[in-house]
Amino acid sequence: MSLHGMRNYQKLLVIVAGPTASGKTDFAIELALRFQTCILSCDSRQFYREMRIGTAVPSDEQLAKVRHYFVANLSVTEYYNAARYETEAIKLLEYLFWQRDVVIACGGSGLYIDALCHGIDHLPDPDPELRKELQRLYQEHGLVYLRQRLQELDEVAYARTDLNNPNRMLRAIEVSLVTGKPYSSLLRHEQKFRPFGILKIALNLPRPELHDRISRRSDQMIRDGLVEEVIRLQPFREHTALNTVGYKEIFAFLDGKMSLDQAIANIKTATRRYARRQITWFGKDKAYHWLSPSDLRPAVELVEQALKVEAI
RNA sequence: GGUACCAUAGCUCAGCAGGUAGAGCAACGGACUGAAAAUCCGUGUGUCACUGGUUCGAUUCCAGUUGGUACCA
Repeated sequence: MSLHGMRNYQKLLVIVAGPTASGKTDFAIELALRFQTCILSCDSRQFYREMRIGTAVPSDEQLAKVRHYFVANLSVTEYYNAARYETEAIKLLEYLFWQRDVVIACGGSGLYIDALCHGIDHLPDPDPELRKELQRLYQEHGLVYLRQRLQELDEVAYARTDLNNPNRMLRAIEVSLVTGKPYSSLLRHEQKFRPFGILKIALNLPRPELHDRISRRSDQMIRDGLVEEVIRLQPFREHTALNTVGYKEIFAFLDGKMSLDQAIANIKTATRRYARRQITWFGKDKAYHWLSPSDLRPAVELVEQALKVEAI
């Protein structure tokens, strides 16, 4: 069996990943209780304390059972990214592993999990003014502008980047302008050293079952007051955090662009597609052990086995 | 019960004056190092309701059957 990144550290980080609505929250809590440890969230939307219903944050009852980190720790007005997460999470883990041998990391944000497991290159944060200005120029002149600009600043990135993807090009342009060096020359893509072993578990279900769970969970969110939550967030809708499945669609409803039923149907569709992208992302990483959310026993065994290897 | 219209992809529908079919959405596959629940790329998945008839050849024309819709009773 493959224990990615595993050496003789006697400390183990257990990743519980998988598509949205696959049952990660309950599964991670059971696992944490079994090993008397805590949970570190890797969910880029559950960070925001004002977004609880639409992001399926663990309930108060669940939060009382197991200590969670990186849940409701930010406001939607705050800027955040995967690099900051890496820095903060690694620092926190240092402290957590001082007291225990196992920590569970649970969430569906692949980029954040990667940042946690092997790091992300250290580059400057975007300058909001510059980003706004580039955004404006893009709106005015379209993709052609971004392509031209990127080609001038970084030919290597120009050759490698998807020239239909404005976000990618914007990012490369931004960094090149801020640093005065081509973006591509700053990327090292190195696997950073981690002083702990990593066991990767991903949950999934047969597609029709996953879709059914997505549908029922979306309906439940509406019953729990998603619309009211989104109304409260209206003043912040321009913030990146609100560019999220479940929120975008309710904004469209509140704007009178569609019926509530239509908005709910759109939420379900967008969630299904999100789940598919997650499955693609995690599927690329061959270190994952794929389990069903009912496979707690096999998961416990995997962890125990990994700990034995660690202890050698 | 009678008359008319309809039946094509998961859904809404186009099309073929006879040469086994295509759009949108959904779905599926993929990319992705600071917006990542974001952003972007790719792929038609089909007993053309059923049974006969005409024809070299029927999803297309004809008849019947079944199901649906509308109107008349």
